[in-house]
Amino acid sequence: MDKGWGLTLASDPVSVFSSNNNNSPVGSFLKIKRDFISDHNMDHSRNNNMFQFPGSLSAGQDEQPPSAAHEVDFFKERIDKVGDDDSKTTSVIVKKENSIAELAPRSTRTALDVNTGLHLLTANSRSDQSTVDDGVSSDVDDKRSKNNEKLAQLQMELQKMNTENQRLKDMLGQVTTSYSALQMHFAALMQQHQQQNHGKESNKEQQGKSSEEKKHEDVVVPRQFMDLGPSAETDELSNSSSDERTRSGTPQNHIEVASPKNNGKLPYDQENSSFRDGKRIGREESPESESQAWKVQKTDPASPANKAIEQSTEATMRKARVSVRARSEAPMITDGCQWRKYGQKMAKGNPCPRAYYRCTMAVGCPVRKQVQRCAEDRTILITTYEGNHNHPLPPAAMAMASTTAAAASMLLSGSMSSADGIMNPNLLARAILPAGSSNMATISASAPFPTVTLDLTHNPNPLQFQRPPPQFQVPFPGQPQNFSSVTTPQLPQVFGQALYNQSKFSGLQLSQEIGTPQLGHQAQPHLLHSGQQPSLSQDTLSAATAAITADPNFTAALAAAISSIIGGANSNTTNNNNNSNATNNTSHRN
DNA sequence: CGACTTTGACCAGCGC
DNA sequence: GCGCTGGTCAAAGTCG
Repeated sequence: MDKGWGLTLASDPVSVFSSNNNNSPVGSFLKIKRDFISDHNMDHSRNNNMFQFPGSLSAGQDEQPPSAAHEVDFFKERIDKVGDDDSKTTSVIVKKENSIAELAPRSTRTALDVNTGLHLLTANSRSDQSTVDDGVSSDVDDKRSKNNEKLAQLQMELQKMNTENQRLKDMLGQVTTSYSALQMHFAALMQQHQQQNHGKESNKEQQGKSSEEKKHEDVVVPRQFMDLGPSAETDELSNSSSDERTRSGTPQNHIEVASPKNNGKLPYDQENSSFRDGKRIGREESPESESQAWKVQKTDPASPANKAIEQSTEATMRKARVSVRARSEAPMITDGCQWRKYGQKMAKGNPCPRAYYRCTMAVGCPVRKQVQRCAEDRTILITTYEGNHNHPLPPAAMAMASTTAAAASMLLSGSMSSADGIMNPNLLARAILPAGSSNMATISASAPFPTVTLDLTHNPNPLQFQRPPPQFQVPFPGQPQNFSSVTTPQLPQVFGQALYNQSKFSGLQLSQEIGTPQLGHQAQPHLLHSGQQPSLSQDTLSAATAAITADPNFTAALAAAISSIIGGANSNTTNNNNNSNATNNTSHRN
């Protein structure tokens, strides 16, 4: 029964989404899910004799609309099958019940079918019982026990399917949420794009443009569409085969969109001008761990443009870093991802060793992090994230990623703007963290890598840190948390909402300021929630502040979450900076 | 037995 | 060129 729900839910959104946007990653995700479900059913039918499903779930005898039909047909046909089998030997009543079920209004079919199925078996046993009453042989007993077995198995399967359905429902909920977020983001981007074009055209008319600005604009336009490509957010939702989508889709978009506009010049310019340490980049590209994902993406491996994009993206992703300082007795922050330690070094000026971790959730994921205790105060754990996930994330990490998307884009816009000399980078600090805590975030541009440091050791309520948690946990749905009883259900929402509102702002900034073909491959997806006007909701900010001050664990979790995402956006920031450097250098050379 | 950690070796960048 | 340092590799060890 519940499996039917899963099927229904999984199939309907597909059609809806697909009709809205054939290229929607969500749509493809759902397709994948549907396939998965189908496969899953097939497995059931293969493995369980009790479930000899019809060849196709949708190939019912009576053609029914997708909605709820699967559920009904699913069992009806199965029951029919059982009924047919049984009817060959015994029951007439069974057929009668089936026919009743078929005649029943569609709206009441669900319950009817299920009950019918169960009655079907009871009817059999009842009829058997009547024969037993007549004093018939052990054959009948065998039959009855067989039927009982069948019934028990059926019930077990029902239970299984209940569980499965619940899981699918959850998955669908996530997909739906992300889809609407994507839609909103898309709308916002389109709107922004139009406004931007309009503004720039008027600017052109008024004062004309430098060639550099024109270049900038050239890139901005395609980038917005790249935002719509396969996103990490949707990838994160899809736990299956989304890597392939990401690899095959986004880089192509980059090429297709960027190359014509720049006549293939931009990638070369970037390659030649934006990397002061080209040697290092070359090294970074070669290791299999980082380049695998990108290698697969190549449509034309020999293309220098592809290579350039590849290199630049990788390099910049590796350069940008987000550092989180938080008090913790735990050796590492639990941020929803899987990490594998690949090294440990004694760093200069710190008696505590620095541990190097690599994301192991996907082969070739470039994300790495360093964990080190503060030399001055060893209760402070410094976690530095670097790179961008190129794979789906588990629900916990996914929720974290989506809810911290705003922070990422905040970093992006703030840093980027500061690079452009337009906006004070402190805006980022103010934006990432709720009101009154802007002193917690700092951006370091002087470091070898652009680094954002979130200092969460200055907790608004430091006393609460006297009982540090055994290990930081990022509180998200799908990851049971031991939060304070009052705020537990609300926290993720508050958190997400606050960042959501912030992201509205940052997403638009993003579209305005940056022009990088590479952008949008991975961190863009995090900008899902950008939707409407760039205004921060004071209420949600206050709510987030309240939530954070209410629970220090949440503060730490926030730090971990933000840093995980910022790693990606920060990469884009660097990307952007590099691009602007590339533009500048190009203009200098020219 | 596979996944993960440890740890010494290696490499690259940088300053002198 | 040399040494220092940060970062990574990979073989060996450990664990479940």
